[in-house]
Amino acid sequence: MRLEQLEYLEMIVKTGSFNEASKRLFMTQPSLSNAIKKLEEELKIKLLLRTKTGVSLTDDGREFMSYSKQVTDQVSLLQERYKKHEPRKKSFSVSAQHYAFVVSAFVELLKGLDVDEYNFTLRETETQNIFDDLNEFKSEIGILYLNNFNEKVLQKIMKENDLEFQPLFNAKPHIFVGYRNPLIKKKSVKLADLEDYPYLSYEQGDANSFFFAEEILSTIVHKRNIKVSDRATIFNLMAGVNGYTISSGIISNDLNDDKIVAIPLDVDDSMTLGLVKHKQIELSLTAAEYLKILKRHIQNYGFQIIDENN
Amino acid sequence: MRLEQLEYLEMIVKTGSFNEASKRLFMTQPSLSNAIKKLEEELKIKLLLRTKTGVSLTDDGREFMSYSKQVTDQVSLLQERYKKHEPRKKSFSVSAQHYAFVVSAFVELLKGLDVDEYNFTLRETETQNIFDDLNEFKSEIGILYLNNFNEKVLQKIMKENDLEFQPLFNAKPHIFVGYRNPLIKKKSVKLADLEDYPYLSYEQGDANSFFFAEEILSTIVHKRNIKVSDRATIFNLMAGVNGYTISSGIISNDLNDDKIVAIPLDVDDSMTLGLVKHKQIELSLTAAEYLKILKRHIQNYGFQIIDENN
DNA sequence: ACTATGTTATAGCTTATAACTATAACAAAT
DNA sequence: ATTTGTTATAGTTATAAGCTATAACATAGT
Repeated sequence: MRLEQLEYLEMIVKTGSFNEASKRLFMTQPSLSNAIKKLEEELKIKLLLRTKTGVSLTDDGREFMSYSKQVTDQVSLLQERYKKHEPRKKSFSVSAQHYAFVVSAFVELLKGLDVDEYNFTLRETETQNIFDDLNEFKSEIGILYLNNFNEKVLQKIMKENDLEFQPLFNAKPHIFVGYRNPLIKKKSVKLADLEDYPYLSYEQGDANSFFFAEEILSTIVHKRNIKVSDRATIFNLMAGVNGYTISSGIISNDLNDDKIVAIPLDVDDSMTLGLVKHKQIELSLTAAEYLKILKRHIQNYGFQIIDENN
Repeated sequence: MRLEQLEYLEMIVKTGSFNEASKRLFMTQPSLSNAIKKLEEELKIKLLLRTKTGVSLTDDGREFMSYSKQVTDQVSLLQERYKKHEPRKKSFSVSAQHYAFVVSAFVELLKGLDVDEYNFTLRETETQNIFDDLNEFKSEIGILYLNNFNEKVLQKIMKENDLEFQPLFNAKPHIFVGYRNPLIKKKSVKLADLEDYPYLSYEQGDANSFFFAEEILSTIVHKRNIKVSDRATIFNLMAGVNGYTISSGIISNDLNDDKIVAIPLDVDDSMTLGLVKHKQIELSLTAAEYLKILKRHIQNYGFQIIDENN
């Protein structure tokens, strides 16, 4: 199958005639007939109904057009981008779970930029989307955690997609609660202490993707569950309904007005936060710079960077 | 640009080597080198950084990959569909504004089907999406209204996209209110009568697409506006807040439990409801069947079909 | 230092095939 | 009947994708 064949077909459908289409495509009618014939032979379906007065789409052809249009639309987008030879803007994208250090490092990276035109994207999203973004080359790196429970599944997904995980640091699970929550008096909390409070978690796109749950220990059954998709909302709910969430113990005071408190969770599990990237592709200079900043921010929070070079 | 070149590039990026990629693609390394060279020349950008120990993506290459992936993913979807030569399921799709007769005719069409496998879709959506669905061949026909105000703009859009409008019937605007609304005592209402009630309308995807407003007379300024995206919601709001909406005067009692009342609106404007389709493409048998049913349903509501064959 | 093995690039040839010209076969309108 | 419109087929030509052989260089191991 060639892109030309798809364009030819679309022109024929648009004009309702091989003859007219061939003129508009600046080619001869027999060439066009042949091109479509080849396409039909390859697909083993009849796309067009030829009569002596013109052509019309078959039902198969109608269905094929819906696929074809998707392809040609994407191609024109690409062509559009590269026919004007504009110099490329500096660009960089990260997809990450919701962590304060990811955001603060991103902000510092932006502040240090010396160019006045750029395309930078920070996608705070669900775990599955992180893998999708990497696969589609929409993001260069991803940031997420592995623990004993999700490791096997996520490693398998990464292997299948030529992705690799580079550990950054180990963190002990904490719970986050509003500053008025009775639990803040405790030095650490046990799972049993949490029973009577609503459990706040991030909405996962696909309900059955159990293993993608962003919060550690998410297999534990909670009495009351509240799912949201926005970080600001989760903070509101901590104050509003005395809810709690479980995460890595990293939270930025700047962003949260001192109204959110982290308390160590007393369980026998730890999480490894790290970076996901394409195995064979080296990091861009911008990505390497971001990683450097990220590591410094992590250390500022008092965590020890796992460095493979040592 | 050829699809092969995109696939080659992806394999090279995946393996990090021309040599290894050529093996996996069952071709020789010089051929592969040449294919990529040609691609780079065509795009006038350098995609890959060649060293004596392998290759890596340039920043331009990274950006290109995000476009390329979109294309190749769509292509694999297409290949996937046509490599197994399954017989096609009977399929048909309509995109329409929110009208009861569209739904009831669709239901009748489904009931009359003799096959047990099919793909049928009814997309009740905003005006812009109707055009998009037709353009992408996701729907075969669209149903919407024209009036004096939106006609020029919509006709222009249709012309640009090789679409045509076939009028079905003329309708006078009505308002719809809940059965407890004080206005139901009137035989007809004037715009002034409506001032004190909230105006309910359908959310339009793009806020600035003023001309796509689904309701007739939507240019008039209403004191209180409520926008929703779901028809069930609009019916709830009619009862709950005594709101009203403006439409064609067609509503199915079966679907709405007699709790919604239509009242003629006393204005000097009328709307023409009709069908939008690709100009050059004939309707499938299923679409023609649907159209026949649709016309009968419209007549059952007491409207006169505009038939171009007379 | 030399060899073996890895990398990508270049030159020239072969071959596949897309598009061409000329013509056929048919339909509808004048 | 003739003209003008369809699409399809046969045979030729020209473009270019892929091939083989080889060059140019880098790295690792004797």
